[in-house]
Amino acid sequence: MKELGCSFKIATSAPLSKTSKTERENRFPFLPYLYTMSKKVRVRFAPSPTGGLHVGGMRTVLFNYLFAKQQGGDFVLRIEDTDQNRYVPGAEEYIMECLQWCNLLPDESPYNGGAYAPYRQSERKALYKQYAEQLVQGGQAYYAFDTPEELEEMRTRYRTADNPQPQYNHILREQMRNSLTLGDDEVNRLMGEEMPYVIRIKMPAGEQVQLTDMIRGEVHFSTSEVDDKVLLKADGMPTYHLAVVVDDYLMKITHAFRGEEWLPSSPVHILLWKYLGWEEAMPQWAHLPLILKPDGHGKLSKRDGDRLGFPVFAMDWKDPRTEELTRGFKERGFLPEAFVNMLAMLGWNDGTAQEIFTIEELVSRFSMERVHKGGAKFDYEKAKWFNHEWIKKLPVENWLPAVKKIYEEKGVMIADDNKFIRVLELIRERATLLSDFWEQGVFFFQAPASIDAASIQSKWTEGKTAFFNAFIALADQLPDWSAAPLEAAFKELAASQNIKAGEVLLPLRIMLVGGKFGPGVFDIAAIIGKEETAGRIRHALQLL
RNA sequence: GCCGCGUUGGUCAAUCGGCUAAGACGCAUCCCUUUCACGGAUGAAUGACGGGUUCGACUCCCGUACGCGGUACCA
Repeated sequence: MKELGCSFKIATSAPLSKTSKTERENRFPFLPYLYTMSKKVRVRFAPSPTGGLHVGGMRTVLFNYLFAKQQGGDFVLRIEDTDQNRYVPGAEEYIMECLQWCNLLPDESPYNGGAYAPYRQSERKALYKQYAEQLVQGGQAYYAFDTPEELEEMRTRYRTADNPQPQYNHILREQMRNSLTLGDDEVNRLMGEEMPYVIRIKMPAGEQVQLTDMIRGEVHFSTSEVDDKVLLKADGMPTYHLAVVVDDYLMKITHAFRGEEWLPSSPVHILLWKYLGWEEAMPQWAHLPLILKPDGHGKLSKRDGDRLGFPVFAMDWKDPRTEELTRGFKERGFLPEAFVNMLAMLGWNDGTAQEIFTIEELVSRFSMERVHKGGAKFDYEKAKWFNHEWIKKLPVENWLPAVKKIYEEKGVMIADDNKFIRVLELIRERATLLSDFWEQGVFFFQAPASIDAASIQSKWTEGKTAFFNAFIALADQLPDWSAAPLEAAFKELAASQNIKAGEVLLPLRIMLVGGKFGPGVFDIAAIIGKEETAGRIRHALQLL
């Protein structure tokens, strides 16, 4: 217990923002040591299963994972499904699939279990009430019987220009129907009648709550500004506020990372840790900056992706109610390595110019202290650049299956893996997304559906027709069907016929590929083979 | 409205009080390449504003402006 208190003192005593960076970096190398001396690091990702997992959520996963692995700790996945109205079937499995795709798997989860199971809050329902009751007994919470209509009535009644959103707070609770205003007899009567009620936290007036955030340093709140949040709902389920605190405590979470949108309600959580008598065990907080829309302002949302034409979810998400399909990074042709790398750079860097990081590098270099305070606008162009870099970096074998799948889904079966690898190696630097391998590579496996004849027709001559016929004949005699001798033969023939190579090179490309793109023509000819090359030339000659 | 958090090129960003302000994406021009890419070179483009503190401020402090978040029996 002693070293535990000690570690917290060191970690929280001096506000990070008030210390110099030198001081900070001198201090932090010791933290891993302290963590292991005091207790095992345990972090959690705690999503609500309400739909697709967007970039912001995935980044929270990543930062949790990196921190846990770096500190030799545990990464827990906890499903926060306390709102039955918002529960979406399939969303939970989908979250797991996203983590699996990125290879950021939790050590404990509803799927692989763990010492602190269950990991689904709906399955822990019975746990929470006792803590809420404990607070009522201690005078830090109270029963409230106000119906939704009464709450609405209160909000309209007290709404003014200066106070557009009246809160159920230390002032207004005096006007409401709760165990603070009603008296014991009335409360007992209502309880006896099974009148629905909630338990609200009794926020003190005029106290200061201080929070040490690993990213932001000291943050202060006045309790007068915070309303009496509902802790336990009328259906017996806890709200987020109660559930996070109870579960983080029960699951021995040491570091709680979440989006910045939670900062304003953190005083509620801190007070809860204190009121429940668990202050010593309170995790260290880090509120991650938001990921913003590329244009305009505000949090990045699914809608922005639809509007601007880029994915926002990690993987394809099909809403079971509307049947609406939202495309994900995976299906758009992203490599998980690139996606993870891109995510890491959204709000963090290691202080050097390095931008391409493997997961191992991220695990060793990551530090919460270097996470930015300000939000970052999402840039899809940059995201694609990361993917391009990873396509160039990773061995072909690594992503070959994914590309093969694209081909086979489009009806082109790959019989010869060696040929496929040769092709992929040849065109990889032309691909930004895995899906680009289709346009850049189909012509190796089937003749182009249409050829850009317009580009060569105007300058076409009888002499060129003769040249290509001669080339077919000549090529047929070639002992070595590979790029270099082919090129030599082609150029020699052109010279002998007084044709500039440049005048027939583009036509050859268009005959073989269909358009003005792709790798070297002779490399293409070498791969598709003698018969196919001759066939495509003859076919094109007929069209001309 | 109130509370909280932010603010370096179009975007992501480095900067530990010495700045002639890195690097990347994107953009432009050029080289390489008889295609398209890759690669290479070059260029345009940045400290919100006002006060302090200091020999010196992008950096520290205070205001202002702007942006974002929160203000639910949603998370």
